[in-house]
This record gives sequence, C-alpha cells and structure tokens, in this order.
Amino acid sequence: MVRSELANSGAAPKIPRPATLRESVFEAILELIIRGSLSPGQHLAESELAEMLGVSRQPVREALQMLSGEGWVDLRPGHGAFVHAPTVEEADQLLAVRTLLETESARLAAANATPDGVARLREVCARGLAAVQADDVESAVAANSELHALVTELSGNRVLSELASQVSRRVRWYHTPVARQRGHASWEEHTRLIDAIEAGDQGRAEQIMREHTEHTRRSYLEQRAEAPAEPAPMPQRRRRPRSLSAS
Amino acid sequence: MVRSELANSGAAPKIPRPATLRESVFEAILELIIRGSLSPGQHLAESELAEMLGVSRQPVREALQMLSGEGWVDLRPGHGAFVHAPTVEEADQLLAVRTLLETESARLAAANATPDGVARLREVCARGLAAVQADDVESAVAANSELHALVTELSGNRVLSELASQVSRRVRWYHTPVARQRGHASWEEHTRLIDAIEAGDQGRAEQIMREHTEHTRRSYLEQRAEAPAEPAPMPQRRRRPRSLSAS
DNA sequence: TCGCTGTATACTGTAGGCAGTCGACGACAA
DNA sequence: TTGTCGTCGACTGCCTACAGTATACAGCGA
Repeated sequence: MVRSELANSGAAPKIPRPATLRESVFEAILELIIRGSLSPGQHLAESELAEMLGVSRQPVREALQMLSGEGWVDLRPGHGAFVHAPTVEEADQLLAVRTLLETESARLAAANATPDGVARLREVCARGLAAVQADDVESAVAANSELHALVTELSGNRVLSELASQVSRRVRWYHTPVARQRGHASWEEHTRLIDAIEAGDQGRAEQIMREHTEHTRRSYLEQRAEAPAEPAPMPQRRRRPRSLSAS
Repeated sequence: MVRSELANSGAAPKIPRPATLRESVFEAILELIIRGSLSPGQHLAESELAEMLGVSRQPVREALQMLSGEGWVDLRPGHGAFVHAPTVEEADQLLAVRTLLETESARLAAANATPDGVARLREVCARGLAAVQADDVESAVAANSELHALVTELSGNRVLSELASQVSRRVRWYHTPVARQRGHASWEEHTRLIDAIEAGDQGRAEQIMREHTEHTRRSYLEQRAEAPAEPAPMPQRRRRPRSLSAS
C-alpha cells in the first residue's frame, strides 16, 4: 500500500518523508514539541498521535522511544509518554555539560584545524551574521547550531561530536529567546573563536568557547529567573480535550 | 496469559524480570553482547531472538532500538540490527570522552563532597581492593564501575552523571582485560582520588582522575596493538547457522 | 458530608500476520 | 569465463487485534 503522506491534518507539520515511518513520526512529534504545540508534562496518547498522523500505533511507539532516548519525552511503563518538563536545575546542568563538551571540541578543533574546515566555519559564520543583521532570529539560531556542530565535527572525535550534538539539540529548545537578546555579541565571539582555531591556538579557542557558552548559560538563567518558569510541570492527564494541538 | 519466564533456553541468561518485557529482552541481549555470545558485526534477526527468548518480535524490536540508542547495536533501516563493532579509533575516542566527563565529575565531586558520600566511596573502594586481592577480576571490574558511577553521582550534576554512566558502560565492554593487568595500581589511584575528594581539593581530584583514566586508555591501546583486533568487523550475514549463541 | 468500594473506560503492552523489499543464488547470453 | 537478468527466500516494517491494567467516576454506607 502506498503510504498516505502522513495526513497533514491540523497542526501536524508536513515533512519531506525520510526512509521509515517511525522516523517521520519522530520528526513530526519533535517538531510539535519544539514549537510548543505539545506542552511540557503533557501526556502523549499513542492512539491519539497515531490517528492524528494517519499511521498505526506501532511506528508511534517506536518514535516515542527514540524521543525518550534523546530526552525529549519521559516513558513511564504502563503509563505512556509525557513531554519532558525540564526544571531550571536540569537546564542549568545541561548547559554546564554543553560547556564542557564544546570547550574540549574547540580545543581539539584548534589542534586539528585544516584550511578547508576553517573556510566552512567562516561561511556559516557569515550566514549567521547576515541573519542577525536581517533580524531573522530563526535563521540565526539555526546557523548557530550549525556552527557549533561544525566545531565539534572538526574536533576529529566522532564520539565527542555526536554527544555534543545531542546535548546541543536539547539546549536549543530553550535557546531561542536567549539568542534574541545576545545577537551581535554572540557572533562576534564566534568570529574570534574561528580566528583562534585557524591560528591553531588551543588554549585561546578553549577559553573563548568556555566564555561563550557560559555567557549563554548565564543569559538563560537570568531570563528564566525573570519569567518564573512554565505553568507547573505536573503530570497532566486530563480527560482528553479532543485535540492534541494546543493546550 | 502469564508470561513464561523468558524461556531460559540455551545461552539466554535468566533475569529477575523487571517491569516490561522489552526491558527484560534489552538486558538479555545486552548480557549476550557483553559476554561475547554475540560477536561484533553479527546480524541479529528479530524472529530468531524472539523465538530464543520466548516472546514475540515486538518487544524484541523495541529492545533493539533501546540498544541502538546506547550504541550497542547499529540499526540499518530495512536491514535490521547488527552488533556494534567498535574500531580501535572509536574505542580510543570513547575513552577520551570518558576521561573528559569523569575528570569534570571528579572536580565537582571534590567541590561538593559530603562525609556521607566519601564514606560510600571508601566502602566501594574497600570492596574493590578485596576483590583484587582475592584475584576476583569480575567483582573488581564491577566495583570499579560502581566507584566511577558514584563519583559522577557525587558531582551533583545529574545530566553529567547519566552521560558519563552511559559512556562508561560502553567502555566496560572492552575494559575487563585491561583491569586484569593493572589491578593494584588502579585501586591505589582510587584511594588517592578519594582522599582528594574528601579534602575538597578540586585541582588534585581532577588531576588524579585524568591520569587514572588516561592510564587505562593507554593500557587498552597497547593491549589492542598487541592482539591485533577482532576477526574483521565486516557485516556478517550468513545463511543463518541455526543458532545465535556462539559464533 | 465524607470515605470507601465497585464498575466502567481508556490506554498500554504484547501477539500474530501480511505485504513489500533487499540480497543471494542460479541460469542464460555474450 | 564473465556479466546480466530473473527467481527465490528471508527478513523487516507496519497493521490489526486482544488482553491486562491503571485511573476516574458513581453509588453506597457511615
């Protein structure tokens, strides 16, 4: 049977359709989480998601497990899946780990830098700067992720790179509002970082990356201290409001 | 229907039966991988595993995905699961990441040390030393894992702790032979580490842990340089030898 | 009015089965 | 002999269905 294009009904974002259904579902749900259509703590009923996306429960189950593996949802056996509700403490710890991983990545990238790698860094950096100047926050955030991922890749340690990417993806979830504030300053730091990498100066690259990520971390915490957190991350399990989309 | 105790036929290790079937299956397969009953690169047919463990394919599928999330098996869509075959390079990178994570853990543990935490460390350390003196390698390795896990836990950063544990579990896979060599020296380092943590000396704790893990890493690499690696990690997909157990 | 118990409901966990697809092997042609 | 095509087998991906279980609500008794 030809697959029915993941029924783009309602809030379900359309997707380019990767290899398997479970991957499509994975990305669809992740998109819903990142966009905020599914709020933290919300219960995700398999059958509901399945119906909404036009597939059976099986690929939904598998997608939820993939999401659980990356920390996006919590799986309580016998109770189902819940959108992960990160506490301030956890976010802080996550950002600390990110600093650790990316700092080491920067150091290694400086140690192993190639002209080609540096050129790629500069290209992404230019794109990011352009986005900031055009006030295009979304593109700027995307470029930021790309740049950091590239640095980890250039570290030459694939295990480190994958771990860092995974952590960074989660960080990105609550990163957008911060990016809005910092804009230019952040990209100026990026430029200095690339200079250090190009010069092969491990110590400086390390130092810049540490300050950079720590700066982001502080910004996040301050911002969150003002806006005193989400609407109580308690396990919501209402008698289904008949629609998943908003909440 | 009452579950039939995961048919302990053949090489399948018996298990205490956790909450769900997929977790049981997860642990059973993991055990088989760690013990070497399933060799790196080997193709894992779902139906075969299912039959062997006395369950249907569904929980096997889900267990395989969990294993894939932790890097134990590779999932090639449309082709199934293969026992992950780590190259020397990957193992080296993994050990490097482990050094990074555990070094930071040690520093934080020293910063946040409590008398209770230190007491727990000493207890595990004593057990490890006893095991080494009794020439009980398996217990020594287990105690070693436990000790390192405890250090990360005492760091106070749960994200870091989980990440480190995950990495360490994978390291442990090829750790046993190394442990055999180092024995005493390793536990002497542990003792000094605990002293540093107790004293709250972050720099020293960090330093000791770095040297300790780097030492392990070098030992592993030397050892693997001698015994020139596994029997060619190529995707084996033979016409099923009618039994999974050995190879 | 408050607490407990029984019942109904909805959801998860698991089983079994079907269809599509990938790879291997053998036959045929150059 | 070598390269190509067709057939066969096996396995994965997905779907449907059933059983078990936890939760919520209503009714009952104190």
